[in-house]
Amino acid sequence: MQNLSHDIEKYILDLLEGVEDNFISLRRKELAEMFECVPSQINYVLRSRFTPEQGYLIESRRGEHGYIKILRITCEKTSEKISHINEIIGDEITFKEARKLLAALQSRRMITGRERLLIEVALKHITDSGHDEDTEETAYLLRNMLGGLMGA
Amino acid sequence: MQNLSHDIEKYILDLLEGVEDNFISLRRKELAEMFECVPSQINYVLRSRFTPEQGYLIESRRGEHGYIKILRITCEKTSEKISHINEIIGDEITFKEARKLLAALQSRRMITGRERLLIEVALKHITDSGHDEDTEETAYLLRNMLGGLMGA
DNA sequence: TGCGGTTGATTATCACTGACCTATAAAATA
DNA sequence: TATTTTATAGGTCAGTGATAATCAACCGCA
Repeated sequence: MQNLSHDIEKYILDLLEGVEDNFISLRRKELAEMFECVPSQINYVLRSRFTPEQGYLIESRRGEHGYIKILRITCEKTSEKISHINEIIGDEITFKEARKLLAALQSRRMITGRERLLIEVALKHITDSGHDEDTEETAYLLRNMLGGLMGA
Repeated sequence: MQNLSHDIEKYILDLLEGVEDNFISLRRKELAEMFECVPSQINYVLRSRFTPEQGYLIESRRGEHGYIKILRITCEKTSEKISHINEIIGDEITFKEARKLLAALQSRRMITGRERLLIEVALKHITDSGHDEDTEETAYLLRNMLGGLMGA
């Protein structure tokens, strides 16, 4: 027995394992009742463990028939790929180096041309907004974006 | 079984699927009778699910021979897509609004789940890095990213 | 002793309803 | 024919109940 948040995370992960479409719908209230906790605890778990950076998207509706939908973007376990990429990126990376990496990833079919474009636009935004190139922030964002894609 | 609004939405969507011209005409009263609800329920569904932001335009006429016409916007040319999206985004957009737009774009098959995730991570990066939410910068980056995609 | 975890009061949003409002066309009337 | 009346359609808005989100305060362990 770890803790409540961990158990809820595990439960959601198990649910996601068992479906085809890479998404599940659930009721916040019901889940809270199941774990005998306040509903806001569910939000905490989602906020801390099912972020876009971790490869998940959350959709929800309030009111009658409200729900929370959790989408997993990638399913394959590729922790090796991730750590490999993170190793390459490191704590700092220039825009130029980043572009090289992205080109390599595309040629290996790990990302599409469109995805590469999106990442480059985002990285360029950072580079353009600061006076000097912020290689740390670039590395941070790149890790987050690629990590989300590969499924941390 | 979801809920009434969802069923009505589904029905309208099905109707739209089955026509050539990307629009349908219907009677509010008849539809309300079909679903055994008050007529204003139809307005609610249209207002909440068939907005321009979601790619639809509504025309209507009151009085005898009244009708409601639902038009699905399809942007053939890339320049149309881009200007349409730019119009929706405008000069400022909140992270929340952006997420809604991205969900709508994905449901219209204009972006993939992975692409949506990448954009959300990038937008989240902006939101997180400032003290206050910078709706102008969010709009700027979002226009750049989506504009790039539509052109690709 | 700082940070993740936990809690519950408050706030925001969604689905739905119904009373009242506005617009239109056809029929009635002058 | 021109005007008024009537029937019939859709529009608006605020209220209610059911959810979910947020936020700030507290807890507890390494």
